[in-house]
This record gives sequence, structure tokens and C-alpha cells, in this order.
Amino acid sequence: MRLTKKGKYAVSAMLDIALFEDKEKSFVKIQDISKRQRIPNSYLEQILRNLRQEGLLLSVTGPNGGYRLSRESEHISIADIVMSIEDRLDSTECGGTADCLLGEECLSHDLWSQLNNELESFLKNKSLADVLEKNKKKPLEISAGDNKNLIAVG
Amino acid sequence: MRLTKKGKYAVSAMLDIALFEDKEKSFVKIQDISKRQRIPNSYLEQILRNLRQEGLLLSVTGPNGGYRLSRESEHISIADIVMSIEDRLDSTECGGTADCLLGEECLSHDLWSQLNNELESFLKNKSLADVLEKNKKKPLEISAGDNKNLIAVG
DNA sequence: CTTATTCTTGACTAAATTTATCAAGAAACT
DNA sequence: AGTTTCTTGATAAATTTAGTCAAGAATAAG
Repeated sequence: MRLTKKGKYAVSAMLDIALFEDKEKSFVKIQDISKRQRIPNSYLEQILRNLRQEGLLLSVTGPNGGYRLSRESEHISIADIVMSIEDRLDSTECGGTADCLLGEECLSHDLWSQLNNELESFLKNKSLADVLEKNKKKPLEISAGDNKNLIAVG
Repeated sequence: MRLTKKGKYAVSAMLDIALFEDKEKSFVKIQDISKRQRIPNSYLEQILRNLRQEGLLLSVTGPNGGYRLSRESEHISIADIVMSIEDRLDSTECGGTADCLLGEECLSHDLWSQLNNELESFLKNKSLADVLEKNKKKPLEISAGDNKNLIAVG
């Protein structure tokens, strides 16, 4: 399983577009996203290309052109985005064929399969709108739980 | 976030040891693990080295030597293993400092933070024993749910 | 109908990471 | 002494990720 910088850039870019297409009632330009989210301009081109090809974005060329979401932010899940970008979310080596070990299921097949399902439902159940909503409320929230150990956050 | 072949090899190796130390009432040799789990011998050396240094394995040199678990398989979680091996499970770029974007929290900070927590609790709540138990029962089980879409399993 | 703006595409490069490999050495048993 | 097996550190090869670039095409405004 791997979630790369590219996938995270994609999510940030989509969040940025969701935010500014409303605010500005217009298309959002690559350059602006690049500056606001600190994503290298030419890398971002590549990423938005992918997202458009997957049908998550609409684009218009020329002055006042740019990008906007192809549907409402409530109806675009993080899974939609990440899956457009990442080739290797799959936690398994066999790619689901269950022939991991000499044509048979390996000892950890089920484990990684379950992990895939966890990840899948988490990403599918979060929309762009959900994430933005959370951001708005942030000042009122208090940090919950201890993250001392396993995995750093941020 | 990334879970690499190395981390998966580590889990397979630990499952193999858990299985065969019981069966053979002795230490389990690198060579045997390597053959059974199809893990390159010299790569496995490196991996077991890590696991031993993290205190998950005990080893003995010489004839009839090999490896065994440092504690019961019920008390070794998949998280213990994966965290010994993988440097970069963290889903975030900032590594938990929350200064992702010009010293401030980026738009997706909370999202990746939550993903970390999901992943963490999943991996912590699964022991080697759990995984092996599931494998024994396998013939009785019927495949559950549709995995057609997001993430292949295996 | 020309110019400025902005996206589009494909190919390419550089850096980083992952995936190993190897050889010399040390410990333990027989 | 000799064999088995782990131990260590360094190194190499392969793959992936991250990022760049330049030429082109679409659109709007004047």
C-alpha cells in the first residue's frame, strides 16, 4: 500500500478548487492553486490532467479559464481522488488474485485484504465537503486522543 | 503512507516462525523461512536483524540454531512488526508537526491524521495469533463482500 | 484577426527509495 | 577442528516518485 505525495497533492488541489470556485464564482487557475498549496506548477499540471481525465474536473482554456469540480463537493469522495492518482493502493503483492505463494494464498493474504477494506471504506466515506466542513469548525475543536506512539500526524 | 514489500515480508516471516516454532519445538532457520515464504535469503537476513533488534525475535547461532518469537504470538501485533520495519507509515508530509503549509496546518491535515488513526488501530488490534487462527478456519469461510472496485486483495 | 491567457500533451530527467546481494566474521554445537 | 547458523556493514541494481520542459491548441477580448 502506498499513498504518495502525488495523491496528497491531488487531494489538496481538489480541496483548493472546491474552496475557491465557490468563493470566486469562477474557474480556478493552476497557478493560483500552485501558489496557495505550494505544489510545483508543472507537477500540478500533470496531476490535474489525471483528475480531469477521470472526470472529476472540468476545465476551460483561455482568459478567465481554469478548473472547477465536475460535481458537487458532497459527491466527490477522497477515494475518487486518490484512486485516480495512485496506481498502488492495493496492499497485496498478488493484486487480488490470491496466488501470492506458489499459486496459493499466502499466510497474510486475508490480513492485507482486510486492510484494503478498512482503507477503502474510510476513503469512500469522506467527501471533499466533509473535509472542508471540518476545517471551518477547527477553531472550536480540542485535539482528541494521544498520538504519541505509532504514527505521526500532520 | 507506505507499506512496502519489506514490511510484508516481515509479517510473513513472523507468521512462519510462529507456525513452525510450535510445530517443530525448535528454532526456525532463515533458510527454511526463505524457502517456504519465498523471501530472498539475504534480504530476509536484513529483515530478521531488524526484528531482533526491536526485540520481537530471539536468536541462537550454531547447529539447531535459528529464530523464535520473543513472546507469545498473542502478544505480538502486526503493528509491532510493521513499525519495526517501515520508516514511513505516517500519512502526512509534516510528520505530525502540523506545519504542512507555510507553518500552518494544511487543508488535509486532519484527514491524514484520521487515516493514521484508522490504520493504527487496525494494525494494533491484530496479533500474529489472530491471523494464524483465521488461516486455520479458512476452508469453512465464504468470501464476504464485493471487492470489485477500489482495491484488489491478495 | 491578433494577442494574451490558460489549459494540454508527451517526453524526459533527477532524485529518492526499495530491493536486494555479498563477503568476512563470530558463536555454538559435535 | 569443522560445520552450521546467525551477524554485520557495505554496496549495487532496479524501480518508483517527483519534478521539468517545450511546443501546441483553445478561448476571450479588444
